[in-house]
Amino acid sequence: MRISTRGEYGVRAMFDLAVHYGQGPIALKVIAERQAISEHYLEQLMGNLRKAGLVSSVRGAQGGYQLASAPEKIPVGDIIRTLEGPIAPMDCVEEDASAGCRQFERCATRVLWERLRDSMEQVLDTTTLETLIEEGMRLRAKDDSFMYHI
Amino acid sequence: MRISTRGEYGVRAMFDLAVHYGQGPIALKVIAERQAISEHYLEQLMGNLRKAGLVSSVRGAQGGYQLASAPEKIPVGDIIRTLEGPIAPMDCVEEDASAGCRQFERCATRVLWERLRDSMEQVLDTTTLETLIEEGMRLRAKDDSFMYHI
DNA sequence: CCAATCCCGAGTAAGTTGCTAGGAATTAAT
DNA sequence: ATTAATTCCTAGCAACTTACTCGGGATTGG
Repeated sequence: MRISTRGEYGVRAMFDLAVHYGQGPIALKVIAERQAISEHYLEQLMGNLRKAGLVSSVRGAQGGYQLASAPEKIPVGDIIRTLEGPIAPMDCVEEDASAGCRQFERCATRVLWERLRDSMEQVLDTTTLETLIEEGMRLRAKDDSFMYHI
Repeated sequence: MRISTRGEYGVRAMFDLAVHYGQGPIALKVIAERQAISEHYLEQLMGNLRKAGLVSSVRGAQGGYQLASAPEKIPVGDIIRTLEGPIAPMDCVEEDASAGCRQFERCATRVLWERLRDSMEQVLDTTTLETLIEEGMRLRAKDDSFMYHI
């Protein structure tokens, strides 16, 4: 039941872009350094996020990445779905649901996995990048050594 | 963010034992057949569940496994923790928390993972095997072809 | 032009998953 | 006492996933 580094790094990188939202494109190299993530690896993740329409990129010198929309418009769930696949503890309760389980509506444990999925989605879809920034500020207020990276 | 077959099979097997609670030990072979799970593989899972004190076993002919306590005393969370490890979307928010993240209290995204963990635990710890049986009965009422296995 | 930067596909070592194989120990039934 | 049924234990393994690295091509500001 772990999120892999794809989701973790993705959220961290997007949070970084959110903190610097409106300041023009930010080079991959900068994000990777600030967040202590392998540059080449992050590149792949950013490629996926771009294809999913969550970030836009500017090529060439002085280029980089920026959020495709404002931080309050980007739920963490969108990032996770892009990099980790559907949010579901089990294949049989994916949203499109087509996959597999022949017992379908009649399975007793299925109800459990549906509830688990719903509670996970509730958290991830109601938390936006803006939410994370606000909460980061609150942490910062309590502790001045607060850091945005890691 | 998937639960592996360990957790899935474990819950199914425990549900099976719950349905037959109070009827004496049930042979692994029977559970495995009813739930369509590889016998040898399930054996390993049952070994873990026994060591964790969730089931008791009777060796020798006519032996088998039974729940160590009543279905309403066994939350699904206990089964999952035994077979899948701590319920936490990220290492840094495991309950004992010792592991790793040096930024600890100051990390903005950490709050997110904590909330996700809490919502997952809430579902898994408030759902017991008895809950699953009750919900199974409700499904059965609607659809007479309801099956306990799978 | 050229340096910075994004874009893309291939390769890969280490770890995880979902089993299988084989046999030792225990016990009820005969 | 023997046998058959059953749990217990360890080892092995093929396929898959993860978390990268490598090498180069395409694009663009200065």
